[in-house]
Amino acid sequence: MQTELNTTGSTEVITYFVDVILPVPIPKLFTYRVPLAMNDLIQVGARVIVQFGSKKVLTAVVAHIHKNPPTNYKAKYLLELLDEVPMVTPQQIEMFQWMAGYYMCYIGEVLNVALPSGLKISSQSKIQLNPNVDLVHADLSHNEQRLIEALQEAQSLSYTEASEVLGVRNIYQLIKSLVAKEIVLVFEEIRERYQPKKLKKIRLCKEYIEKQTLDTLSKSLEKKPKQQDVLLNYLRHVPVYKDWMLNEGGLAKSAFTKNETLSNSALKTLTKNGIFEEFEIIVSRFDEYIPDPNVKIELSERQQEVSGEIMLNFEEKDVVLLHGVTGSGKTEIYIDLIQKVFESGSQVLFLLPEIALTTQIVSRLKRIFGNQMGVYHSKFSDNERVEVWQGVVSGRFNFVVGVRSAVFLPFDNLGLIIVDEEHESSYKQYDPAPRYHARDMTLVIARQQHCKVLLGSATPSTESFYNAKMGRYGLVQLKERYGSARLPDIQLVDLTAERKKMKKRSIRFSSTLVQAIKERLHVQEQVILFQNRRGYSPYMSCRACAHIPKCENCAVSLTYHMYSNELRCHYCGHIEAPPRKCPACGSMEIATVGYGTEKIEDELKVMFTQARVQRMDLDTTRAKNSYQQIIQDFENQQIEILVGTQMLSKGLDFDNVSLVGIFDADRIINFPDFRSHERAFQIMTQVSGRAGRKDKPGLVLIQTADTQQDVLHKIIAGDYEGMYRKEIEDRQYFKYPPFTRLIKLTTKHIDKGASARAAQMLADKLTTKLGRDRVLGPEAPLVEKIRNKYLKTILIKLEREKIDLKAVKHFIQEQREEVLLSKEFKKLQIVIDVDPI
DNA sequence: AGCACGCCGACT
DNA sequence: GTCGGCGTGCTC
Repeated sequence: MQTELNTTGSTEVITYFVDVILPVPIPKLFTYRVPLAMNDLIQVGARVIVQFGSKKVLTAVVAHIHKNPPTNYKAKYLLELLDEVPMVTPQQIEMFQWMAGYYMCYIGEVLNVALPSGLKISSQSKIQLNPNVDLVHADLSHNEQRLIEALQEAQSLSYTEASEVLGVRNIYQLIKSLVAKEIVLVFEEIRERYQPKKLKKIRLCKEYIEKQTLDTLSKSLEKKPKQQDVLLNYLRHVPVYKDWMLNEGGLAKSAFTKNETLSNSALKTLTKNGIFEEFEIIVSRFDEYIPDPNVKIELSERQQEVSGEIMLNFEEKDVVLLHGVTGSGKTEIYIDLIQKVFESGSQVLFLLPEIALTTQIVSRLKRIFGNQMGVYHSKFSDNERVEVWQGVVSGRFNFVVGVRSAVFLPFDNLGLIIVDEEHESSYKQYDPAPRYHARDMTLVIARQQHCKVLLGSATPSTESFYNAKMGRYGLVQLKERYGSARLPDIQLVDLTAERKKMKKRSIRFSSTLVQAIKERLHVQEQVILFQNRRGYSPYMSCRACAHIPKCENCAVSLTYHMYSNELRCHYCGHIEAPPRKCPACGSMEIATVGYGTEKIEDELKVMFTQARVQRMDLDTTRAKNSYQQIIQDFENQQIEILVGTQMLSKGLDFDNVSLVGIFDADRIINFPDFRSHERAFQIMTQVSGRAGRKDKPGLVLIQTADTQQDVLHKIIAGDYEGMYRKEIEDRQYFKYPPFTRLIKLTTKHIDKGASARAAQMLADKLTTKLGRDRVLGPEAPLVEKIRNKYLKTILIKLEREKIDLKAVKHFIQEQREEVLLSKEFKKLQIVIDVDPI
């Protein structure tokens, strides 16, 4: 914003106001007054610090700058301007607004999720004891006494901490009274979260950098061998003799402290005597990485063709769906396209699902793009995320590989967005709001920035494939595997038949599977076993009375985890010890029922004592590098059998895997949800794709109790389009996406009846205007109670045509507000999920 | 979401 | 009377 000139040419003092987005769930912007000193510096997208309410201090983002003073209140001043170069682009602000509207949430919630927390500063009210106060003569209540004791222990406490310590809900009165007595002081603690990484360095003080003075210095140290050592070592690394300018950059201090032959105390003395000086520089958290010029991407003829086809499609369509079977070499095509766009000077965003990102593909891209590429991922620390964000602003990173949340990065010149595994449900955020779908957001961003989007998948979502079929997206297909690799041979193993033959009630390891594993181990090939359920067994059950231990907060059975000997709730994280006798009838016979990855692993170890078995699921990959480690061990063939959940299916290429076993296909297929067949096809096809790379044909064994299942035969035949046709028929008949849009409303309340009544009331209100056909429910979800709250869901189905979506959303929001305001439902929550998965 | 204010019942 | 609980309304 420039200082404006009036007609006479003299500068006029203009007062500006800004509307800012605050990271709070309030449906509006707030207007602040710009201090004159900031007039020339304030810009849309800059972060500012403002006081909000009587004491809170928050980071906000400038959305508009104008000259209209508010009419019915007095605007507060901005306290501080954090960015001279805005951290948020004007286009992003537009995008935030769009998102809040589409996903029916507040813009503050969008901001909250968009910015890495390191870019948000906020204050917290804290209390501490007044040091100049005489406690002995104070007249104190019991709770006041307790709070003071707590403060003597802890120095300072936040309000919430204080209320937790005392177990008192309403802490404000108590604090207020103590403040009045001047025993306690309230202060605001501001947390600046982002810390640049600093490197301690040393260099010679200026007086010594000339050859002459350096010689004198060297001589004077002759009697002090340790110090001379340090000096000589420094000069070896930094040849000041040759070029005194080199001294400026100095040498990392750690070079001395790590080297055991050099004396640290000698360096200290030299520093004390003013010969060396210490200084700090801010360094990047990301290693310098020079691209390896020897890494060339060689496209096969077919891949080149496909790459060309995609480019051709982009001439007419903004979005292209690349449907390429697993192992068809989509990655090379991506890299080729990225290089082309990258060289043209535009930015590129490459999205991958969460779990795929930590692996092979990133290191491969690194070898090609080096440190021009940023990586944005949830396992990175917040500081690292801030640096990627800043890197995008500064132009350091014109290419970012990232997960879902990377769609929030401040790009302003995107040329291409690639969404790999576009069908992946992890692109949809569930909690907290905004409940956005990153793949869908890329389409919005593309429209804004006039860039192209490439969606890639071996098993596209029905929605995307439909869009391609209807001509909205370009469609490019790649049906052969890369090189000599062949599609795996997929076979069904009939569990029902085997059960009858073996006269057993249930079977997990069919003899066919066991035999196949044996054979592979014998020829030193590797095996992957897929069980989409972690833990040891999904529940425990009393043999005498059939009692099942349930979570005390949620309406689900507790999963038994053997390695930690715990019963765990997978919904709220509650943990308890497994009972030794039945809490209902006292029987000592409590059995684990059903299989999770842990139990599979366990049984494998018993069956194949020679084999090295490793499990890969959420529980074994929590640490930052554990995932990487397991993959590496498997690649290096230090593991023969890898058992795991869905995690196994993404973005991994192994050369020596010749057998994949799939447990519990029936559970995946029969999951009560309209997407279950599509999902079953996707998961099993993806997992099957792990078998038989390079020139080894792979075998996939799917164990099922129902060998007649249509989906299974589509999987065997690799008939994606067959699956799609059946699916799209069903979707049309039952009015599901892509023929309709869905909005899911969930009521949550500690009281079961209240939740149900609120849901009913909401459904009734919605039905009045939307009609019976468009409002489904209320219904109890699969898990009726989570974290002590009872849930009911309502599903709204809106046809795609002739519906004013904005108006309908507005109406829904209104009805929601009305229900929330009614006296009956005090602590009710109503969660809105647009395009639920 | 916080946080303040104000009303009301339950105790010293 | 006042302490603590809770409902209501505002935040530029």
